[in-house]
Amino acid sequence: MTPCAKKPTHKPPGCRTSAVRSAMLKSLTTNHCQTAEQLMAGFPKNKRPHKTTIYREIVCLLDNGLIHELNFGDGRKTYELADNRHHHHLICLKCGWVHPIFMQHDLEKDVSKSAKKQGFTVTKHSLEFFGYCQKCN
Amino acid sequence: MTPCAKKPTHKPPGCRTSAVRSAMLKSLTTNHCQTAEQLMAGFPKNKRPHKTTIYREIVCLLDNGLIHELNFGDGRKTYELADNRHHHHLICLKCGWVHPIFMQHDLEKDVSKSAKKQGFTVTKHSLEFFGYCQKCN
DNA sequence: TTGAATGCAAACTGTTTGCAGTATT
DNA sequence: AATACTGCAAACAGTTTGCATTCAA
Repeated sequence: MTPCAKKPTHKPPGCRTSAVRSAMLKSLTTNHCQTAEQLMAGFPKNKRPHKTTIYREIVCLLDNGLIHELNFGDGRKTYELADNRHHHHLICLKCGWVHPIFMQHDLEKDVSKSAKKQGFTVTKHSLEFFGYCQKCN
Repeated sequence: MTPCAKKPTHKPPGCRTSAVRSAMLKSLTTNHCQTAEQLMAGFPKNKRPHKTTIYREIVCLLDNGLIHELNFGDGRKTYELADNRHHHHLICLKCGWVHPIFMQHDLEKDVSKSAKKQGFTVTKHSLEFFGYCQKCN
């Protein structure tokens, strides 16, 4: 990982090869979207890091732009790898399964125009679909 | 308000004319979307109810289907009057201003079809637009 | 008079901060 | 050796629960 551009004597925060950090990123590669709790549970019991570390790593990864924070309406924050491909999600209301979906649309363009008339500038949007996954159906 | 169908000796929870309840509903009529904190702040200081009461009323109003819970990605839960007209929101990232918008689209229909192929049943969706309002622009 | 509504204290969950010890560069 | 990383304890914010009191019907 090379999120930092500067080159001081020592690597700045967020740039070392730390076991927890690598494991979290790897975990997010496997499971697209995870909460802090899920990220923690991803570690084997005997080498599970402290929750403080998990939270701190999340902040660090967010700061370095490696992950994004999402929120699916029930209040729990979830995290996914930063990915420049714009996408949305299918979210299971029962088990919390999350799946990215890609679709073409001009939603933002349409709304931006009318919003602008009210003096509102649209900078981004979120579009999430809720329902029940294959297992929970 | 008549959310209850039964007719016991006494009115069941959520059906009495309580000062706090009425005031909260009235407040939501004026300000479309509010958090628990905002609902509390809506009361004049000298007759502000206890936070416990606010939270309990929110649960009660949700149970009786009088309000809906929303979540705008920053973790804070907001509430709006239940309204059967499907709509979305413009949300100011700076001051938290929220404004409902109505638009025609077939988003759900399109996605439902492809999701169904993966065994996922879409039951609802959320679509929110973020940016900066007139004041914060 | 009954039971819903309210206030207060305390518990609880998720998250953050301070500080000291450990590990990477 | 310098300092990022980690763990632990404690603080913190938002929310919920238990219990006693007040109020609407």
